[in-house]
Amino acid sequence: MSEADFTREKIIDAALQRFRHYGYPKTTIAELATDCAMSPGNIYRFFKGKIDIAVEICRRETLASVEILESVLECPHRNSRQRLEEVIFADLRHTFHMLENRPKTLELAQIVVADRPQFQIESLRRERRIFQRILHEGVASGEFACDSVPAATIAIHAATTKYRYAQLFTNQSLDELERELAHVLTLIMGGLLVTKADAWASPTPIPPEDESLTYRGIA
Amino acid sequence: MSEADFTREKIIDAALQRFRHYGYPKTTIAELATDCAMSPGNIYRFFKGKIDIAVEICRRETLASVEILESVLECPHRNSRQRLEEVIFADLRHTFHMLENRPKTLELAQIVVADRPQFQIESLRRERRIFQRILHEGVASGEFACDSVPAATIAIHAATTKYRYAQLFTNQSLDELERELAHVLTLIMGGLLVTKADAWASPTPIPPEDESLTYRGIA
DNA sequence: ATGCTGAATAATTTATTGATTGTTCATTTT
DNA sequence: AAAATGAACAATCAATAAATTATTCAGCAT
Repeated sequence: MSEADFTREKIIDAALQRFRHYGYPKTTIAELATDCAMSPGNIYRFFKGKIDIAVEICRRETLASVEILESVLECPHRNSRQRLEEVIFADLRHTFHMLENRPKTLELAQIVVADRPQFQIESLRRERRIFQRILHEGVASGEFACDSVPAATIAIHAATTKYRYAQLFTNQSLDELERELAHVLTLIMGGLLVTKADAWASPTPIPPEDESLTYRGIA
Repeated sequence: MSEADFTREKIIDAALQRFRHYGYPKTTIAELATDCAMSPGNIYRFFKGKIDIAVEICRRETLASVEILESVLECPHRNSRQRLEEVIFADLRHTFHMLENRPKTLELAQIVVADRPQFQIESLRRERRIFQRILHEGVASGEFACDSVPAATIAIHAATTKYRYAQLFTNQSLDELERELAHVLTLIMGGLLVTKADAWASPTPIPPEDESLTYRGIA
């Protein structure tokens, strides 16, 4: 890592701490500069503006989220249905805990999205790509059947909208949301599985939360 | 209608006009009083406070919305599936047009919900009741199959969350949203219909917008 | 009594000012 | 030359004052 890269990291790290504790608006460039033992002006050799620091932090956050979901994929599973369901459950839990334990992260994301609408679009696209991969596998293995994998991906993603940042829509508990999501997934699976009987035969298990993977120390 | 009721209506009517044109915050009780040729104080004999006028207007708005959806039910339809799909499409279109043509209505609803969270819960419940009625019919006629009608109702309602006040989530066009919703409904129907083949056999028709029913003069 | 008024008051909103902050860039340091 | 500075400037925010508004209620009219 070059000297410049190292300095950049130092700035990001300082911003991360401050944004978390005090929030984006209450953090000043002068403070970040002090934290990094440099002048305010020098920050601008590494970032075009204050908002760009936030963008970079959020970008990393979403990449980390995608990685968490991908790590769920790597676990041994019986079939594509399970993969899909567990990824969606993981998504619900991850965003739920995020909002519960790190409200500043949401604030930051909202500030970034307000200025860079494209950011949200790309984050959602990255998430959908995971869904799409599972669907492809499921179709290839003959477990799923659908006209068009991209269309089905979009449909599943849309139908589970409520379970991303659920607290923005409702004040249901995580438990309630999980039970509800299980029903939604059962419905969806009916439209996806080759044999309809399967949808009811192997009822959606609500997988136990795997604390080793994700939220250790956050709560 | 009693004299008092008539006066109450006059106030609501004046508020309706003003809220639409200038919005809730920019409308003063004094203005409403002038519109109704009465003193500000007299308004308070009919409403406990300014917010209560807004609540009443929103309550009527949601009742009207429910009636629109119910009128869709009264049209001749081939089956329960069609009923359900057309109601959900009507919902999407109704809320979409609302946000497009009457942004102040959304503002008003948000103000009301901020003060009376219960209001939203009850509005959603009323909407779900329509879904539930269709599901009951479908199950009775042997067209639908599901463990629990209430659970399936909640699941369908949740899966179509994105299509109520869609502009709050995305800036997709109504056309795009309708195409997407069609896919979502196909998926859902797979989980609902007795014969899975049916889900693909009779593809979801995107019903033509029935302008005679709903939006005349709003656009 | 009952219905209503309108001035008084408390609460909220808006306008204003001053202070703070983001950003730039001529200058200095390395 | 490259890296960094910090004073200067414009944009934004916070605090306060001024104005407006929601709400009440003692009293007037019917």
